[in-house]
Amino acid sequence: MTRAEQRERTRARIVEAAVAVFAERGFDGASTRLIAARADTTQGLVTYHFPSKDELWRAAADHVFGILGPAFDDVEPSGEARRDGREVLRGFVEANAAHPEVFHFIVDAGRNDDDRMRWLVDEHLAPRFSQVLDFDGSAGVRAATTYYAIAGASSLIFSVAPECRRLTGHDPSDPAVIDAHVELVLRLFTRS
Amino acid sequence: MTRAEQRERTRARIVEAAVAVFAERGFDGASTRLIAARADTTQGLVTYHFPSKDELWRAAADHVFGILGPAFDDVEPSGEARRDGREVLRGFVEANAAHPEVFHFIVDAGRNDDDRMRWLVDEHLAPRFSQVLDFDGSAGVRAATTYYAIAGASSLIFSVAPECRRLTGHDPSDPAVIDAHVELVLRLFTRS
DNA sequence: CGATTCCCTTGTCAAACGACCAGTATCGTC
DNA sequence: GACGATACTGGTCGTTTGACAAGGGAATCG
Repeated sequence: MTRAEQRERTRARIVEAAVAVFAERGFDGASTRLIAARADTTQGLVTYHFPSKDELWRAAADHVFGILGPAFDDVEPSGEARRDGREVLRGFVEANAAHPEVFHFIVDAGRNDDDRMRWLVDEHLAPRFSQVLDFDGSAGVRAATTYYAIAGASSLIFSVAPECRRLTGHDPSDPAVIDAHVELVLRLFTRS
Repeated sequence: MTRAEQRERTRARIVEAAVAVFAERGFDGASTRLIAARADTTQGLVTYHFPSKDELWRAAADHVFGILGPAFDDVEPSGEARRDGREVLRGFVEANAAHPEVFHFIVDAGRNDDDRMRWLVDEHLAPRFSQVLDFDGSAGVRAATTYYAIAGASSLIFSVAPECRRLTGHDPSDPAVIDAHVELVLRLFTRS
């Protein structure tokens, strides 16, 4: 195995472990040693590839948004669907079901006015949100409220899966539950 | 000031600080020293009144659910409003706007299958959720998905207020934004 | 083929953590 | 008014944290 291959493979393993642990425990609760253990390496190697915990967090955020990005891109709060709004919305909900980590990154970073929040907004959220804004650049209140209503309604159930199982007896990873939630969100946010 | 008064006053100050810090930083990120500083006391006093961090967290959770409880109680996902469903839903959204901490407690605890999640479900969530279940006790998938759709759509924008401000330019604590979100949620979840 | 780069391991550092405890001063009780 | 209970202070304990540094050993290059 070549040098570059080895490097990329190891970094990818660490980033994937970081995504999982950051989503489970939040930034402060995720120790670099736990991430290393999850990636089957040592803590020293983590700080070798990612000199600081913040840098590792940003790499993890890049990774999850890279996965969910395509589904996120074409959500259309304004109502006039660019293409088939129903299909786009369905894809968005299903992507949230498959990758609930994104929601955790957004909620964890978004609640504090710090560098991580600003970085996440500027780097990942703003570019995509700006697509759904009016052309004059002024984001109407309606666009904002609709955006967060869609995001919250689509993601929450998958992001608190353990709680949902205990509270309702249903498993959000069950395809039947996913389908039901997709249909509900579609019914809510599309003029039937 | 009497002994009991002093005790209750101090405990209340600590609990309120704990609610704020737990909501901001999550369980792991909230240090007892920061909570103490926020409550204008010392760390020793915190561990005197609350022997363990878990116990303090539970006291903080009791406090926030005590505040939001009444509004939470009568949300009616099933559709047939027990009383005026629109007014109940409006109160629920406004309560979330006034106390976004509740959502953070739910999301932080609900994502892991640990003791805190189980305690929160059994102590606060299940009693209230059971009110909205069918009488035979079997929670339909529809009830579960509707419950989480309402909770997510109602709360997210207020829980990531700093992010919303930077992303959309609108402040979720602005009464106009709150009103707009209330109207949106009402339009979504009530058969107009 | 020798020299060098660099991925990785191991061990260590100060700082911060939750928990604990002895001591103090004030309130309540008899 | 003396004595016991208790809210509170200050300091310390072992552990865990993120960051760092020295060394090894295999891939890369001249």
